[in-house]
Formats: sequence, structure tokens, C-alpha cells
Amino acid sequence: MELNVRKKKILEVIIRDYINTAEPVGSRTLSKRCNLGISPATIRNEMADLEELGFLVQPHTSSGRIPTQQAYRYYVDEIMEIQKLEKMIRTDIHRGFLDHNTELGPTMSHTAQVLSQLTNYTAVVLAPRVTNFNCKHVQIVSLIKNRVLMVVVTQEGMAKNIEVTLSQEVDTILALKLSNVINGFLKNTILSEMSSDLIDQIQELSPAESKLIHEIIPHLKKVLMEDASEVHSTGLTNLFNYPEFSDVNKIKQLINIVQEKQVLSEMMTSKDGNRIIRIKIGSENDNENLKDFSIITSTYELDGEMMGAFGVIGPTRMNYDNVSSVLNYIRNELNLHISNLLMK
Amino acid sequence: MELNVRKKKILEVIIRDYINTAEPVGSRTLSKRCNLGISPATIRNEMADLEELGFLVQPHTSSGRIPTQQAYRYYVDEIMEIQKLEKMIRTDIHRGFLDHNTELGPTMSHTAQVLSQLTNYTAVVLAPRVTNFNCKHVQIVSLIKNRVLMVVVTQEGMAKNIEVTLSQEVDTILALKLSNVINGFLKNTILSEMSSDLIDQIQELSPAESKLIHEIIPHLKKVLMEDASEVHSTGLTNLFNYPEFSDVNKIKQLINIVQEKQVLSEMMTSKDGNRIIRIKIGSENDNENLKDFSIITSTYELDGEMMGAFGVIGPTRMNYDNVSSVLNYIRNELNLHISNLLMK
DNA sequence: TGTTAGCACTCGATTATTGTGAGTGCTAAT
DNA sequence: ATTAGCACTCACAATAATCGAGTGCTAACA
Repeated sequence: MELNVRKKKILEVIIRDYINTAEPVGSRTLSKRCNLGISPATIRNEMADLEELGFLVQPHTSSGRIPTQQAYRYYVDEIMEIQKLEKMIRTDIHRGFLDHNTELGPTMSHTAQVLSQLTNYTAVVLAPRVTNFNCKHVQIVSLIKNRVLMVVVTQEGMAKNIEVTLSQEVDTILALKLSNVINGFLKNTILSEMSSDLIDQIQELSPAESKLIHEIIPHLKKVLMEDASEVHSTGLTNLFNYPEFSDVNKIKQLINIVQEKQVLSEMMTSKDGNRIIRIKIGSENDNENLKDFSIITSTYELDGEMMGAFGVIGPTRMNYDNVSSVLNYIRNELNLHISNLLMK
Repeated sequence: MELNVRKKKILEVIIRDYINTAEPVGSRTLSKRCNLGISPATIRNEMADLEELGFLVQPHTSSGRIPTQQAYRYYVDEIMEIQKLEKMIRTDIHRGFLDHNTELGPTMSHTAQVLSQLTNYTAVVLAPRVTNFNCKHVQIVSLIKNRVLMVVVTQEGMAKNIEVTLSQEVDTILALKLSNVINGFLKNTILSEMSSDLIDQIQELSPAESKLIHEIIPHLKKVLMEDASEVHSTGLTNLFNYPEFSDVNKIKQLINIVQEKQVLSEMMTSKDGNRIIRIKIGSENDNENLKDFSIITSTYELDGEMMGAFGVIGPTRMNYDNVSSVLNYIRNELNLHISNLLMK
């Protein structure tokens, strides 16, 4: 779809204006704002064309026009350019991260904080996930009776743990022995290749111990496989200030989105070509609850491998420029700090 | 404050009616509903008295009356009696818990689920906290470089862990040694009494190791002390259906409450005499955001020691009877299942 | 041929007007 | 002490009147 220069310019101004005001924009006000020296009447003609092409709609006859989803998509693809953030903001963000990069948890919540504050929308951050990473070390800790805590540590130094109930009692001594056996094993094999047969070949185990190992391995695999990464969200109430969210039903949708962590997590980690900044506008989202929202996300990596994602949820008339710039910069910061934190 | 029988009865019916309908109740409708065989005019007189006493207010002249906070308080203290739940509901709840009592986490989220479903309000559950419990076992797990995961296990088999960065590198061997040293120590001393002097008396440590122990102990103490227990909440959107929450600002308040986990946690664990069911109505709450809500909470125990809390947030015209009954029963269930889960 | 001034028209939003009805307080009769 | 009767109040809903930003169309103009 190609538009001539003037149409493009007019569309741009309309979108910008609507993003700011949430009011349908009419030809007269527009003619004042955009200094192209063309009269309202001409603009009206152009607007009529743009409407025919599917970029604009009128909420009712004889009102101003508002952009369609198609318009936002065109804007994002063809008009907008990701700006570099102002120097002052950049250093502000950078300093903030320096103050919060001692541990992983705080770094994540700080990221969410910064995102929602800088954009005035709702921020979502996925903590680093262990999926796809190799298990370096396992620690079984006896809790009480037949309950144990399993800690899985990846090559990169990320940890994840679950409590499980086993079929037999496990005391501190036994827990240590089981840990040692599994860790000995991990020196030669990766966890996902640990089969029943291999376990049976271990010499030094009593039948009871062997049975326990058989129970434990699937749990460990599950921990490493399942992507139940923690999802931080901040600035839920930010959206309440926008007129389109004075409707309680919209708010319900938003809350449902944020609470379906599993869905959110999958959505944010799915690829979109090679794009660094992924933008989904309104019904481009598969999730029913997100149909009235736009979501912009990005990911952070360690050593080329995707570790987690973060992004912003807002109205479809979102400030795509600003959010993209912010995400872009924060992505760099995150990559930097995460690798400082985890790799040697 | 004493009311004669008839006033008490009238007040009761008004409150019940208002809780159901959220509409101001007038003398005529009331006279039909309450079968005391008294005319609207008489009721009007009584209502005027009750208004003078501070139990009722009129939103505007010549409208029906609505109960004041004082009325709810009186209702809760003097009128209402906690009913036993219907047999069918009891067995339903009981079965539900049986299906979810293998691990602590699921038990907690199931509790929140059941609470919000049964009451139609917002449920909040505080997971068991380690505070006040004695540390039985400590496990230091090496993550990477100078980062370690510390696991603290209490006498009762609850676990809590944090990641910290230490001043020196800690590998797997060293982590094990440090764990052993601390655990050896724990055989004779409780964690909170571990002082610097005592650490210095340990023989088998190199200066570097001794320094690490000095760093580790405060972290362990902090884990055991601080009450950053996880707060589950469910059914946020339940409240949206009530007419008093069509106002976006009320919703904002609610979300703020649920997000201030620290405050919520303190509020729910603070005692209120020896009451099992604690009821705070509107401005009886210290927290500014809770001034328009009522909150009913209870606690669950292990071996007489309070472990956590749970409760329900709703409008001040909350169904105090039903919620109290539900909390009362769930409390028993929780006590039962938690002790099954944790103690021998 | 593209642009613009002019004009009649549209329609949501705002304000004013009027009923309607559930409710009240007061008084007088029971 | 209770109640029927009555005049009065006031939020709420429905209807009508007004306003104004915006439109489409036509004719004139560069």
C-alpha cells in the first residue's frame, strides 16, 4: 500500500493528534496544527480518500475521524522511526540500573518500575527462565519426612527450586547422597538425556535409593522444561487514567491478561521474525482479552540465547514512538547488566 | 448501646436488605418484607429514632435509609451469629482440599480460589511464614562466582531461600563445607544466638572461610526474621460486579491494597484480642485505601503458633454472616491439612 | 486539474423541562 | 402507642431545545 507524500503526512498528523487527545480529529483543527498551508476543504478531500482506503473511520457521520488499526500498523511500519532517547533520560535509566543490579530479583522489578514510569502504561517483565539452559548442579534438601526441596542450578548460575513429596522418607544424609549421585551423573550426561536405563546402571545404590532417583529425575526435568517463569507487572493503574479505560469491562480484561501469566509468558517469548521490538496492535493479538489493547515487547539475551522478555501494554492509540525507544534502550541495559550478573 | 427488641429487629432487616440490594430501604417495602405486622408509619418512627442514634442515614431527604458503619459494627457484634455451613458445602470444601494438599503452594492458591468463589469477594491468603520458627538446617548452594543460594529449613519442614552475592568466590566444595559448618553449629545453638564471637571460635576455618561465614549469618537471620511472606490474591474482578465499584477510583484503591503486600501482610497478622474471625469495617481500617472496604480475616496455626492468615475484602455492605461462616470452616480445614503436610 | 470558499446539513453532547414514584414528616383519628 | 391520610421532597427518566464542531457538495478560482 503506497500513499503519496501529502496523504502520508496528513495521516501522520492525525494519528499523532489522536494519540495525544483521544478525540476524533476534524479538518479545521488539523489545518491549523499541520503547517502545510492547505485548507480544511482540501484536507477533507484527502481524509475522504484515506477513509476509503481503510485508514480512518468516523465514529458517526459528521464527526472528526479516528485512525483504524490498519492506520496504526502503517504508521508503525512506514512512518515512525525509532528515536534515540534523550541523553538525560538515558543516563537516568543507566544510573537506576547500576543501583539495582546486585541481585536478579530486584533488577527485574526495577525494570518493570522504570518501564511503567517512563511510558505511563502497564509494564510486564518476564524473569530469566531456565528453559533451554543446561543444568550444572542439583541439590536435594531434606525438609521433613518424605518431603524435599529440589534446587536446580544452570550453567549460567540461575537457580530454580520446587518442593515435592516422595514415596519414602529422606533425611539429610540421604539427601546429600542423592545429590551427589545425580551431580556425578551430570558430569557426563545432560539432564534431559537421563533415562531410566542409565539410572539402573548406577552401581552404588540400594533398591530404595534407586527408586528415589527414578522419582526425582522427572521432577528435575520438569523444572527445567516448564516455563513457569515469574511475571512481574507494574503500573496497572496507569491505564485507568486514559479515557478509553473508564469502562469497567476494559479494566476487567486488563486484569485478566495480567493474571494469565502462562499466556502472557508464551505470547512474549514467541518470535516475530528477527524483530527486536515486536508490536501487536489490537486484534493482531491472538488472545481475546487483548483485542482492545496494543502490546509492545522485546527480549533480553545472554550469550545469544533468549532469557526473558519485557514489554508494555496500553491502548491501541499508544505512543508507539516513545515506547519503542524506551524498550530499545532498556533492552541494551538489561543485556549488559544480566551478563554482568550471571557470566564470569 | 442497647436497643429494644423491635428496633433491633428492624435494624437487622434493613441491614440484611441493604446488603442484598445496595438500595436505600424505605418503610413501605420494609413493612412487607418483615412480617412483624407493623405499619409503615410505625417503622418510619422507629427509623427516625435509629437515625438519631447514628445507625442509619438518608442519602437525601425523602429517600430510604442506608446503614452506617456503626450499624454494621452493631450487627456484627450484637445481632449476627456465625452459622455452621451447609453440610453439602462443607463436604465440597473438604474434598477440594483433599485434592490439593500434596504441596504447600497449591494448597494456598486453592484456598484463595475457594474463598473468592464461595464469597464472591476478593480473597487474600498469606502463605506460611518462617518467622518465629527455628532453623533446623541450612544449605548453601554455589551458583556462579561469588553468588550463592541460601536455603533455610525450619524445624517444621518449611523452606525459604534467597540469592546473595558474597565478597569471595564460592565453589561447590566450599559451599558444602560452609553448609556443614553452619549445620554443625545449629546442633547446639539456635540461629538467632549466633554471634560474631561464636563464629570466631570455630577451629577448622581458614580466614577467608571465616569471613564468608560472618557474611552469611546475617543473611540467614534476615530470612528468618523478615516477613516477606507471599501473598496470594484471587477474585479481584469479583468486586467489579457490585454497583459501588463501578467507580474507577474505588477499583484503583482496591488494586493498590492488593499490591501493597507488605501492608496487607502486617494488617492480617496483627492480633485483635483473642478473636478467631477479625472484622474491620470501613474506616476502622488504618490503611487509607481500605477506608471504603471491609475486610474479614482469620489465621491458621501449627502447634499453637500462628503460621499465616487469610481473608476476604469486600464492600462495607458485605455479607458478614456468610463470610464469617466460610472463614471459620476453612480455618479448620487449613489447620488440619497444614499439620498433615508439615508435622510428622 | 487541483485547490478553496461557501453553504446547507448532521448529529453527539449539553442543558432545560417535565413527569413519575418511592419515600418522608406531621397530624389527627383509632 | 399505633396507624391512616396527606402534603411535600427529590433522584431519576424521558423529552425537547440548543449548540457547535464537523461533514459533503458545488461552484469559483489559479
